[in-house]
Amino acid sequence: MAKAQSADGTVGKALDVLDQVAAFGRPVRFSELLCQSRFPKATLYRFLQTLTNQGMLAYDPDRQTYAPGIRLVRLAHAAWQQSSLAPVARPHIDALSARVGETVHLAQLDHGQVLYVDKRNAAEPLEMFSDAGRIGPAYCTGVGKAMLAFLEPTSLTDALEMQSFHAFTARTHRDAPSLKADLAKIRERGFAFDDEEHEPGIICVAVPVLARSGRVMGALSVTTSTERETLAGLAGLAPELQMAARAIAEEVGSWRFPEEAPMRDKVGVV
Amino acid sequence: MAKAQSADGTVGKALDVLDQVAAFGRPVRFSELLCQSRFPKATLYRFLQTLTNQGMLAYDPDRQTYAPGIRLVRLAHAAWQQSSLAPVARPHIDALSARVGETVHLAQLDHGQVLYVDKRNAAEPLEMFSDAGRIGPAYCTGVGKAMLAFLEPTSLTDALEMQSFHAFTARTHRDAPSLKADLAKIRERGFAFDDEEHEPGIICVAVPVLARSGRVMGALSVTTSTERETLAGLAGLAPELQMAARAIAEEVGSWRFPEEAPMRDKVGVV
DNA sequence: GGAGTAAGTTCCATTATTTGGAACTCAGTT
DNA sequence: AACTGAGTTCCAAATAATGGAACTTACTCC
Repeated sequence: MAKAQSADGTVGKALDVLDQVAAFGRPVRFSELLCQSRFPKATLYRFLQTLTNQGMLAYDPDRQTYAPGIRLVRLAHAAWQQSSLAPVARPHIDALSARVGETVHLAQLDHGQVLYVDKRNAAEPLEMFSDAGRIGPAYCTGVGKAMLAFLEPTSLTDALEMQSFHAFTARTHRDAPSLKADLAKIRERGFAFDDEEHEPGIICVAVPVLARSGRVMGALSVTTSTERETLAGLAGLAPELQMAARAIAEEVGSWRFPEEAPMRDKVGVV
Repeated sequence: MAKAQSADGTVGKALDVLDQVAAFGRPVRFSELLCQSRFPKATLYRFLQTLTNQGMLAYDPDRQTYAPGIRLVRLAHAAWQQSSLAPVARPHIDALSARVGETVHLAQLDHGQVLYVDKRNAAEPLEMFSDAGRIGPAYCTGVGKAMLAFLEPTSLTDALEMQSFHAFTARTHRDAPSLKADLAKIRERGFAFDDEEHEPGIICVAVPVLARSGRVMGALSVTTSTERETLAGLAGLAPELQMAARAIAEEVGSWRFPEEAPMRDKVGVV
């Protein structure tokens, strides 16, 4: 179970291929995948066939390219809805964003990376999939550090191993010790800053959303720019963020799905 | 290749299980899945393990339930971005929605059902995964009928077999012949209406987005209520919708991804 | 225009994986 | 303390995945 990836049988291998296609960020040809792939031609070919058949990939016959398929969008809808966090958090995020007049993010930790699951911008209308599902680094974002700071030691060790410590700006943490020192401070004060560590001019304050058990469920942040605010100013928003996080955690904890929904989700189907 | 589903090997079976979990619409227990499943206990168990391991499912140890996993959200992000249609269409949808002051939908056809991939509401802020990824019936929605009307005969036959003809309202088509007559009219006039066929009081006008080859890529619609508009009024918007659809198709046709993006999509990763 | 090359596809005996009945564990009952 | 049912593990038999090599297009370059 060492390195997580590609352990489980055929299904795991197929999903690796799916990831590989998704990682390209553009429709990709068979041969491009092949030369990157640990599978021989015939095997890779069969996986692509299967995944395409299943709608997990879409094949463009004109351009002979593969891209992630539409079935994923349908499945992600279900994932988003059923994740106890995102739907419950939404009204709180709306309220928070309206009150502070800045962009609010909700993120979760996935494979040591930050995955944004919702976003609200007070001014501009917001985007759909172009934003939810976006991933970012954990070691240099407010939400990322807020979550890392409250992991139990084992998970933290795992997560730290997955950080790349790319120096986005002059203030980005360059190694684990530097990050760990920051995490200790975050744990103490209860909230995290992003002091232009990911993008110059962009600062943010973030708090973890913690289950009653202490488990990290996600993180909330308010983002702004150095032109509009200072870190000290953002710190003033921390109590409000913490209240929202607690309210969300509370609601998630006591939340139950309407029992026995008899599969009438797929509306007009077979 | 007869019934599409569950044909291909182990991977297909695993994805069936994934679908089954997603279809529940709420976190679900092992035993609930088991009694619905065509797989024996041990087999189903192993699939759930594998999928959970892979992040395609999330297991809640407290409640002992499975739900679609967060990895799907990440993958769907890639799917949405790379689908040539949705990202290209977005500015057109924005413009259209602003001009007509009503809700605009963009949908694609998936397994005979309508899958909404984007939405813009002139007034309210829009929703994220809670909306994109939603599915609906094809035989009684504007976008659905607009797409069905322009399928080639074989695909249409396939798609018609997948319609359930549930009578949502008094005006819903109850069978294939009735729907086919409507489709013929739609093909002739070039756009479709939804005349309270899905929900009472809700009407819409829709046009297909057709590739140069004639292939159906998706559909665009403007939705409103009988209180605000009439079908005749909506018909007046058809030319505008058609222009937008043509513009989108044009752009998709000539669209190329920035070549050779060297995998630096996954930002701070291993 | 015909030989050469590279990409994509199919074949099939070998090999490794999946399969599922049955036995086991562990809580919560009676 | 015995019972029940959900969840988990085991292992020999059955099945599906594997990948080297041969084949088919579709271009390209003499």
